Amino acid sequence: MTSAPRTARDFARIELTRAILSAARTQLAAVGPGELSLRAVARELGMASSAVYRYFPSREHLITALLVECYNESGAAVEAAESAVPRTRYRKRWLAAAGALRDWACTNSFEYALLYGSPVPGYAAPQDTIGPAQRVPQVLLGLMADVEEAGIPLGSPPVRLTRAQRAAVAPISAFVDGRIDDERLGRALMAWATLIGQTSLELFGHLHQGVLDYDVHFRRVMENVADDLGLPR
Amino acid sequence: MTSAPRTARDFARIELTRAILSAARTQLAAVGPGELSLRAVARELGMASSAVYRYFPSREHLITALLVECYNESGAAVEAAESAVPRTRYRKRWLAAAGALRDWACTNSFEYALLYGSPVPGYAAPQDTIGPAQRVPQVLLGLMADVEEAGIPLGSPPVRLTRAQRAAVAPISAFVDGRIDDERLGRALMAWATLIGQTSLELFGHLHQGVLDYDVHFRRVMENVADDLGLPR
DNA sequence: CGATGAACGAGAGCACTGCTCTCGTTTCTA
DNA sequence: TAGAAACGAGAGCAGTGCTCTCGTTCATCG
Repeated sequence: MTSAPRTARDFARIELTRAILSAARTQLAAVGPGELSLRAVARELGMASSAVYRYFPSREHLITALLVECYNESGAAVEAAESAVPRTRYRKRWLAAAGALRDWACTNSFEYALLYGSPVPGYAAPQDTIGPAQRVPQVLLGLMADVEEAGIPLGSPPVRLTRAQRAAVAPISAFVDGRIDDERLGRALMAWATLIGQTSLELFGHLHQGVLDYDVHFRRVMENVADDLGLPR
Repeated sequence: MTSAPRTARDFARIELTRAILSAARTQLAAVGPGELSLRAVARELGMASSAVYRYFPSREHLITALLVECYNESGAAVEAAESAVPRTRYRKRWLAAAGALRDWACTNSFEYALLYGSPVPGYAAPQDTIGPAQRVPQVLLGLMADVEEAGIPLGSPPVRLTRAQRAAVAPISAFVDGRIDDERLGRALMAWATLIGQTSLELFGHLHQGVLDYDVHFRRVMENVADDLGLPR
């Protein structure tokens, strides 16, 4: 994080950095990630465009900072919703987490597009984004670990996994320290994919004229996922 | 479609339209949808940038034309892969279709981003894109109709649907003319969401450092979906 | 306290973009 | 064959990301 402001200059710097980020965020609500203009941000703050470069070395870096902010915001929303549910109401925890992500996405659609839409350039995610980016999947993993600990079986009978299939998810398996069986881990990743896929299809307009009530349909799909995960009603 | 070329001018027009589209497509392989430059396309063809506007009234329209082309290309790939499998090998048909979409996405990643990533502007999809866009989901619907006709049960016991849940997917239900039960229809839409979600997570870098072998993991997730759909091995 | 150097803001400028307009030329059609 | 429509090229406008320079302000150290 940033060090404590010792001098007036330091204070002004972190304040202006915040102001730029905030103005960029405001603009992002209106125009979408690709059209975000650094000059427009500078204009809104009444400063020369060149001055912005004292705080963010390029547009890329500004967008990366926005990325981190949005990952944290959506992650916090999901964490809050999930942890508000009693620990053993596993199914409700999943539904709350999934619903929270979609709610955040609906009210921050351009931000969602920034996170889960096409990455802006060729783009290799900088190191500082991967932590915040993992908050949502980590909620799912935590939930699955609890479910595993409770000894709740999966929705459909598990299949015997091949060595290659286990190896494919080895990093995550190691990350959860073996607290989740590889079979259940795979289902959790599928749940994540379904959540993101469903939200993207809806927000990016692919369900237009096909699905009428997005709320109801989303809820229904997530119930289906819950069944597959074996989460008891 | 375009009418038959009657005069030399007509002929040159459709030829140049094709050339522009092709050059744009070539550039799209390198730079991504947001960075696609109309002037660069014109340069590559050795013409003035203003001349391109005789064929596409704006950059938007050019991109829309690319969109249609890519929807058709990926749709054709999925259709071909699926129809190459014997009709009653339902599970294999699903796996072939899903694999074909992912293969196409892997070799045409920017194009995939154009189709399923964040829509470029605020963007309401023009009427001429929705037909081609439906080719992939239509393959899934056709498959599910066959499965339904064969009387194959779903993977997990169906839940009683509410009136609202049925109403939410009414347009699609009407489209398939009632040949697919609403419960199965919902699972099919979930399968679609999982397919797109999984492919997007992989291609947009969200599985980086988490999943090691994308091929194996994708296959495994799609097998899970097949189980949920009740497709026999 | 005062001088040195770093950080800063403003502005001009470069190369690029999408797009418009004009102006000759080519081509079709009546 | 004459008039009209379509065309290609070029200049130009407003906008972009980014760089460089040039005074000014501020912090630090002797």
